[in-house]
Amino acid sequence: MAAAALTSLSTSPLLLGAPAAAFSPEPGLASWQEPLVQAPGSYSSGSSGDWGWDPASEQSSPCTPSPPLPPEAAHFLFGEPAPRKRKSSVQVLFQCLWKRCGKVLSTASGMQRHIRLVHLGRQAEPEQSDGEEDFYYTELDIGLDTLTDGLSSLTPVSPVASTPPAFPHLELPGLLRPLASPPPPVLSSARPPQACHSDHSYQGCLAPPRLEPQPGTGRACVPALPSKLGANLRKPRGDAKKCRKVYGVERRALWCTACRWKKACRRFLD
DNA sequence: ACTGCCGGGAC
DNA sequence: GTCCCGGCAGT
Repeated sequence: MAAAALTSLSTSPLLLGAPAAAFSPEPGLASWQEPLVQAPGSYSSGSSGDWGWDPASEQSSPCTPSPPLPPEAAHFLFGEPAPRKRKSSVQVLFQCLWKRCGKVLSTASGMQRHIRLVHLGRQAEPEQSDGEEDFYYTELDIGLDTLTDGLSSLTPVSPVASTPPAFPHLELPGLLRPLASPPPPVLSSARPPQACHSDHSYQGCLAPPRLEPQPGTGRACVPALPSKLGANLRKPRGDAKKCRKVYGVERRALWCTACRWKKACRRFLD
């Protein structure tokens, strides 16, 4: 289905008609990506050593090539899976999702060539392409679409206005692949670095690195639940005010000894 | 970010 | 035993 969408996209005269020349990136469009990029080390709270998981081996994780997607991409992916009927005032751009690239071109073929040459290190031979480039760029609508996106939920009669304005940020691998559905089972040596998060959301990228990709399914990143059984042994936090709350950090001398020692408060029991 | 407190180290 | 703190988990 997504392949059909891709096919119809790539054969669209709108996309093939324009020359594959390199356009200079829109100055205002390259800025959205930076806040989305995870700062390195922002998740390094020491939990990475759990289960012997080595962050360095993450690079071999099969879910790695999913670059962080902008909200526009999620909107494109989830809201309207089929090729969208274009308004005349809307210009379609293609943005490279490679980390810290963000290059914007006006044609899909140009973007594919950019990704092949710059990121995948291949020669510009579209005939030999396996389509992997499709996973590294997304389609952007600029113009009235962008300007009215925030208001779309206010138009009750719009047939496509039922798109959720804020889709949950599910980073299910394979679902966030722009413009195509099955991810490439075998990836080249070049891949976008650090596309997976390692926070507590257990969104699949924490699967053990030895998990092999399942050929054909593209769903190698099965969400792996943590096996921290001791976590539910922790008793729920009581709602009584403790010494810290009552006296404040400034008057720490008034705390009970347990609170001073960061133990369970014995003055204000639950 | 703040809070409660477990687990564990230093003495 | 006392004292302290790293770090986790809940809010």
